[in-house]
Amino acid sequence: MSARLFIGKVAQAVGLSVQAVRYYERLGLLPLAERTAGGYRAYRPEAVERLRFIRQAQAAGFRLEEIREILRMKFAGQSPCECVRTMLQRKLEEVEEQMAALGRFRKQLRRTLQRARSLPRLPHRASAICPMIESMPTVGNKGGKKR
Amino acid sequence: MSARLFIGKVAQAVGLSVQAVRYYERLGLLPLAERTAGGYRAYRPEAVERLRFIRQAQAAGFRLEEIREILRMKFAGQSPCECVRTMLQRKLEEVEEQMAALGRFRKQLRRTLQRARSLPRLPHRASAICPMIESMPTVGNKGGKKR
DNA sequence: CTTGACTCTATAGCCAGCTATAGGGTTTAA
DNA sequence: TTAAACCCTATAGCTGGCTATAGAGTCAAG
Repeated sequence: MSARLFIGKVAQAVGLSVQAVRYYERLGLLPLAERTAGGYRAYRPEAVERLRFIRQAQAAGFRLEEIREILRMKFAGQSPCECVRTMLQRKLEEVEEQMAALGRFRKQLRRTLQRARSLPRLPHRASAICPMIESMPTVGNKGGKKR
Repeated sequence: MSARLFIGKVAQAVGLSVQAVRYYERLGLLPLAERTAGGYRAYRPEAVERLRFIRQAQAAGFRLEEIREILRMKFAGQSPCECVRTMLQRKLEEVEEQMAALGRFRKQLRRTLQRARSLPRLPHRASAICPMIESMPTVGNKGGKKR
């Protein structure tokens, strides 16, 4: 008994694509499922729980790699909670930073748009390509990547 | 006369890598440079201005494809300003949206962390993997991607 | 003329989280 | 026993903005 589910059912139950489920398995987020004689993955219902957890954690802003770590801890018999708390805290800080950066960027866009009204309309043969953009201060690479 | 610059100098002058400059050329952001007999790109000093403009526009939140459009307009003899204004406006709206989404996410993280203090410390053999995460409402995919 | 710094093209790889495709095999109800 | 619906692996592609590598050629100073 203990009905086994094929991957399609499992995926459907959590709202993922079949490929996504296989992808998670490849990344080590799911334990290797048993297989039928024909090679089909045969999941126990708990797999659905696990996938739901993954979705939750993603929604909480964790990347798949982080989620794998959390799951590994659990699997190793540790309670991941303390660690998760720390991670959530860090995540919160990141969000704060992002918001601050976005806020700065917004301010700049607003000012540029403001100024646009008082700028020369179309100085067609002016040397500038677009004074609106050219008058913006260069912010240090908004994407936050290294350079 | 009218000193020509090789790509290394140009790149250095704007703080880009040589490959990035070539990449921009491939994308159509830079006009094809003249070449020496040996095949080296020989840039006029204006190229530096152009690259600086690209950097500015990037800092303003434009993607390279959008910048190419702006430059194409200029090249076609139109003043891109009106269009740029519209684009900046839209960019501003996008930023507002992103900020709102981040704000919602932050609120959730805070509440989760709050609740964490009143949650069972380490119910080691509990069925849950991590109640902290599991108690979070599933937000509709913060990344904003389709699914 | 040598040497070292520079440049060329073409191609592959990175990040993250998948999706899409090709070319097959399995399951299960009718 | 067929046929639809499902599954398998492996590989390539997507997004955007690059970086890295290989293997070869060029430039300019001494």
